[in-house]
Amino acid sequence: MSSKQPTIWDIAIKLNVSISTVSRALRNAPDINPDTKKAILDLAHQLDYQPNTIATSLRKNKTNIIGVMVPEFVHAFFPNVILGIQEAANEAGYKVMTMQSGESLDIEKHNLQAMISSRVDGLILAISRETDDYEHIKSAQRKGLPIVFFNRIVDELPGSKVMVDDYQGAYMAVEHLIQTGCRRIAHLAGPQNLTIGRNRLNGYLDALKAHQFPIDESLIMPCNFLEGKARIYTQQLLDRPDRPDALFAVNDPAAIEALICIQEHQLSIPDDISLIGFSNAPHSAFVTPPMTAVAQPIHAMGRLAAELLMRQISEGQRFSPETHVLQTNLIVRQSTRRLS
Amino acid sequence: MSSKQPTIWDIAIKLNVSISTVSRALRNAPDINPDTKKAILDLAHQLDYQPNTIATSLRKNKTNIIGVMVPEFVHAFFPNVILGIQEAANEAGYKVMTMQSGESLDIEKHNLQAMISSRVDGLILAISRETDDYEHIKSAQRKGLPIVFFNRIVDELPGSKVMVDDYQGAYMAVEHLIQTGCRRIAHLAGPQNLTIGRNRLNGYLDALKAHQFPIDESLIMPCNFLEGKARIYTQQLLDRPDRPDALFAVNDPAAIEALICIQEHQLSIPDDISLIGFSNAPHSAFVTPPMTAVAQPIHAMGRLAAELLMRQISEGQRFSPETHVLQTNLIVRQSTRRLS
DNA sequence: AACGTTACCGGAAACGTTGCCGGAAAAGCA
DNA sequence: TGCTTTTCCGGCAACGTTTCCGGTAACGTT
Repeated sequence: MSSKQPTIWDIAIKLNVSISTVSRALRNAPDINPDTKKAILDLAHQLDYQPNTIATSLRKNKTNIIGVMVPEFVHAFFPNVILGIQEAANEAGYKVMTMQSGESLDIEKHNLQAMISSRVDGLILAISRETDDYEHIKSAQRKGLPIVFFNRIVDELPGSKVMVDDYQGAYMAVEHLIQTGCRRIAHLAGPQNLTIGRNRLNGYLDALKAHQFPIDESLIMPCNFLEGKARIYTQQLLDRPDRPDALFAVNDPAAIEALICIQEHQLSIPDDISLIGFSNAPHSAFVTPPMTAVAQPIHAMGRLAAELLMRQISEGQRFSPETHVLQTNLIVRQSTRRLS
Repeated sequence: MSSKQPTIWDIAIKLNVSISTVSRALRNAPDINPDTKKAILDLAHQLDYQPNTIATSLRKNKTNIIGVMVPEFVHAFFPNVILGIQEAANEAGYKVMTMQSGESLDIEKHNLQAMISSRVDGLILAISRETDDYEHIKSAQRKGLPIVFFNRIVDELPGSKVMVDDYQGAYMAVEHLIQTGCRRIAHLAGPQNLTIGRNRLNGYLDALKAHQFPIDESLIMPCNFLEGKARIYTQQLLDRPDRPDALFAVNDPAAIEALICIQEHQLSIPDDISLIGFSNAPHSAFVTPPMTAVAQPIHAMGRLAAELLMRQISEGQRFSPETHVLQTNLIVRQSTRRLS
């Protein structure tokens, strides 16, 4: 900013009072004459005074900024979570600083440093796909940085966690496939170092077992959130003589890749192959055919994460981490067959 | 943050040098002995020292933060622009603080104040749908806040602008509809106070005129970026005896609403009605049928806006605002008929 | 009339940096 | 040897706030 903004000093000079008095007026403290207070507030308004939050942050050692770091920004899931975060944060007087790791551990480390350097009051974090070393995170926590994890959770890290019941969601999805007559159900799986990947796989496995279906390891494809992998593996599955009659995808991007691949093979959904996704976004409703999916309360996840973090910030040491597991529900659309 | 981070003070004490010296070492300035510099850097690394950017910002009167305010966050367009912004900004050592106006003028004003209070070095702004008074923006500019506008542009505001050639894009879209045999082309229009709305309408009108098509005012529906309006107006259009055989939508959300509405009426796209959108997102490819759309260089818009802003920040008064118009291109998919 | 209360206000330090200015020691030059 | 220059470093003010600690004047109480 080129021209200088007015400060409490300018106001003090003009009104012939001390800066202490101005400060008191501005954050309506006691010990001040209503008249002088009014004069100060009037002048402040007239000068369009905006407090310098940088100075306040330095003095109070609190920025009122919460950091958010997510792996990426292009698919609808994370922006929608951030929406919820921003809502809750803004209501409580916090601002939000967002960064992406780009699914890269190095960038994640670098961004974390930047966040600490910016003295964010706390951090909401979904770790990157390739993060398998947590020292940078632990180190930040040791310094006293409150962190709330969501979506991408690892058990060994302390801190509050917000997740959905991935196991239950996957179980429901696979059970629905079974009930609509599918016999060979493949899984486009996520990374196994993340609970999200493991739990969805386990839900898949247990649903099969519960219905006395054999487990075929070769139907479990390690897509691991890698772009393009789902397409390649779907291709492989479709080319097999014993090709599956259903696909359960670990998330929406994978499901959409599969969908495109299936359509390119001129196969019909759901008649030849049923497809079910774990929904990251409302727009799974708009593909063709509209996709059956496990829906997550995305917006609520964001709000909850922000609320947990802000509680931890204000309660400090008294706060003990909480893990919240939100429920999913199955939205049946037209990429799976009708219940007979 | 509960426990205190190490400061240059701690380092100075331990090494028995002054804070000035530490400061010099840390921002590798001249006038320092290589040995002492190394000792300082080593200790800094060992203590995991992170500079307090708050203090630096206060001292240097520069935050290295650029603010971004957009109307909303849920559709893919703005997140993708922000992606480009963040890329360019991070490369140049800037952090990004994002806010949404929620298409509300009041929130826009409030957020702008918060941005100024946070002393962002500059702002990238897409104004809200209902912003028809620009005093808050002008006032910020008068204070010396560099602002780059994108997507939602108004002529009367000074400052750099990044936009696409809306007129040309709309013209191409409508011409394509004409060439594929459509006779009655309706337009789901945007707000006329924004150039984006006006230019797309004008492109539509001029394309019709150029092909000697009559202008039917009743085919121009003022959806104005309002959620749900496109659906209602499409409904009205479809119920008319002289229903149109093509729809040109001002943006993707409107196009998708129209698409759903058309499908609910059991009409075929593109046989009964052609549909073409102004693309905000790659996922217009995934709807059914894949949508023909005017594509914008979304990512490049973000990068360009950020680069313009950063140039303005560093050049200060010497900088004179630039307006950049990026080209669109028509992506023909299956929501319009084949060229005969 | 002397004292204690209350109501209001100013001074000054502190938050963690940066950057100017000046000074001491070491090095170069005659 | 005596001088100037260079090299390196410390002191200190400043950025805009908040907050503690006192102080003054007016008021009320006996």
